[in-house]
Amino acid sequence: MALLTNQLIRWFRKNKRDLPWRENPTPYCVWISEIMLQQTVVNAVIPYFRKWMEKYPDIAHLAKAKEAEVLRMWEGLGYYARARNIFKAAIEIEKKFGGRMPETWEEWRGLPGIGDYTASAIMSIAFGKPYPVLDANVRRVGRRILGMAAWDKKREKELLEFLREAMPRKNPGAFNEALMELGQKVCLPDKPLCEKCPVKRFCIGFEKNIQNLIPGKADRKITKKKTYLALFVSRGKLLIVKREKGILKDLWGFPEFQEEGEIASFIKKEGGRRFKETGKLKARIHYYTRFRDELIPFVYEVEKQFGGNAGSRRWVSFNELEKYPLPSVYRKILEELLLKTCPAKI
DNA sequence: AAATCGGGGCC
DNA sequence: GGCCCAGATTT
Repeated sequence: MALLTNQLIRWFRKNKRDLPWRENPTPYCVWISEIMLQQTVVNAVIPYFRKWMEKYPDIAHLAKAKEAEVLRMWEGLGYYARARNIFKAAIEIEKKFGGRMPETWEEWRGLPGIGDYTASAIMSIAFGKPYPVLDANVRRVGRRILGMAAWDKKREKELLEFLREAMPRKNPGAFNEALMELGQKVCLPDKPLCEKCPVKRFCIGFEKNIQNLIPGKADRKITKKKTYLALFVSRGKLLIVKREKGILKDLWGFPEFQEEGEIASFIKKEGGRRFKETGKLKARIHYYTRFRDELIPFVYEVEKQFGGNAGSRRWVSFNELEKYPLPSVYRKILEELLLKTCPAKI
């Protein structure tokens, strides 16, 4: 085994954290944890992973669940397509594989929500097969070790080849996890702790003192916008609408408007008779990707529960709202409304 | 190849 | 307040 690999594995054994998905790394557990960890920091994932495993300890439990319930379990983690894809994949595993977990890279790669990274992570960590992973950590660590200030497809292939060769046949999963953990704890994006690094003597970036130039800063512009939310209340019930497409597909929310003035005409158009605006809740700044969206909620008491109870539109009581998956910023707005209207319930 | 994810931790 | 993250999918 190459010295670099040796040092890295040794460091990992000494420094690895106790994480819930490391207790029992079955294909199912590794799969769920890897999806949760996509673009999400470890500490945010831990409680969700624990709750998930209590509710869905295996694929059979998951496949029998309802999508709304799965989304509700995911509420607060973001990137909800991940939850929809896990659920779709679970159904597919039940149908196509007869409930048996896939055992090859290609089988995993073919499931919804699983790309190259996740397929390789599952194969190496849960099955001990030599597939290198390339996530943001490994990319940064690898580029620094190889001194790759520039980055393109060709260099990506070179890095993967390097990783394939450095990977120990005996424990490829530990090698992958070690690189990721090194990236999180030592080889930081900003001001890496090179003096603590177990592989600094193999690192071209450190040798040339260019480690701070990698990966370089991302430039992104923030686009600002405003969204007006209407919380229509009528006889203890609130109007919620279901998103039919887009990233929030199958999640629920409040009617949204580009202008405040659109709200009253909406009520009239829908056949709502008498109504009054009864309060403004705190505006919320909601960041996502390159947007800064100011959400401005208004509360309207309406006499009639207009619009009926169509599939994508429902009047529900505050208790029932527990069962509906909402983006977490909406949940916070709801909590504020609840606090204002019926503090006794809290 | 580039944009798009409607979260949240952490500095 | 901005950056970044155990990426995948769509355009």
